[in-house]
Amino acid sequence: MLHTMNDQGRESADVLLGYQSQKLQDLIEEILHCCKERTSHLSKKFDIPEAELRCLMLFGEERYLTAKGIAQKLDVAKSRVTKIMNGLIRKKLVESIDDPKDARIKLIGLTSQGQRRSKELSAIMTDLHQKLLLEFEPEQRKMVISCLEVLRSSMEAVKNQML
Amino acid sequence: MLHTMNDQGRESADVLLGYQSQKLQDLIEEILHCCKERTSHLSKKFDIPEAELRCLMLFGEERYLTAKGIAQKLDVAKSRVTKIMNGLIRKKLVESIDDPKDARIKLIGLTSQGQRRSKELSAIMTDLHQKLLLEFEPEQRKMVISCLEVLRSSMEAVKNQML
DNA sequence: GTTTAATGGTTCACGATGTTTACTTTAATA
DNA sequence: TATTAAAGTAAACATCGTGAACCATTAAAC
Repeated sequence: MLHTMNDQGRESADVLLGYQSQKLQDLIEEILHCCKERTSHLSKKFDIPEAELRCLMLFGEERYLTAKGIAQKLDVAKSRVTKIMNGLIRKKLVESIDDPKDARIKLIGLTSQGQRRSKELSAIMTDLHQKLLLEFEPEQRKMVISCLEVLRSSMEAVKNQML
Repeated sequence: MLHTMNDQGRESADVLLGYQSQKLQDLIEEILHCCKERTSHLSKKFDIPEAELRCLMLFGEERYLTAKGIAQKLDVAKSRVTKIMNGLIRKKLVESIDDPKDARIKLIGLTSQGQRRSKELSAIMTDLHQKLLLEFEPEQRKMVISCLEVLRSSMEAVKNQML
């Protein structure tokens, strides 16, 4: 025999790792695809572009946001935010007032119609994720979440390690 | 006391579910964001648009693909594929020949340069996912994968249930 | 066997997402 | 006060994507 037990063990571990990483890659891709479909479905259902929907959901707690703050939360350039806001203002879902303390700043807030939309949207989202959780047994739910937590941290770690 | 024990139990279970579903939503969003960053990083590194990279990675096993097949795999309209192919052909990463059996069909294959790129890319991807797995203990890896498997099926289930 | 689908691709017009650069206005600071 | 920094906007550009009209070619129906 050419291989010692150790070599064989290491080799089969490598094969396993390769198999698992392929599986992981496929799974992540499928999950990504599913999320994309969900987003585009909601966008059509509400007849509002995805970026504007994403923006609507930022007003969870805070009454007012600034363009800069929105840009940071959405992780886009601030010029992009201007255009998104134009869309939302045209649809009367959002309105902007001048900051009384600083004339450079515009405070952006939901209109009452915007609030309705926003609540509607977040209700759908939490409902959706609850249904997702209910597909698991109660004991499994904690596990799923901790799994994803580790996965997320690992992804961050690997990302930083990549640069 | 207003509530019986059962009511209290049910209520606290609901609270837990609400908390968990919020957590799940956040986690998925963060993971999504991480993946998006990764994709855009690779696109810049290779100096190839994301859609073209995605296309390059389709040539895993098969020697030739058709525009229609690519459209299905990428889940885009076929007119989109034409444009992606134009980009890849201009970069000499791909070339198309006429199907000898059916003059309507163009067979699309990687050039040798395209093969290099494609292999390079998939090497990076598997390396990345292996690193991801290595962040877990060996016993945990199976668990992560099965977790994601259930998650994916659940997402499909919930999606279908939504329409 | 000619007419009639259906199929595979391309093109064009459009809209959405996003970046970069340059430019205003206003605020802070040296 | 003159300069610099910050917030927002506007214009030019690139990418991603769809839908409809269109051309060839092949397959099906009569």
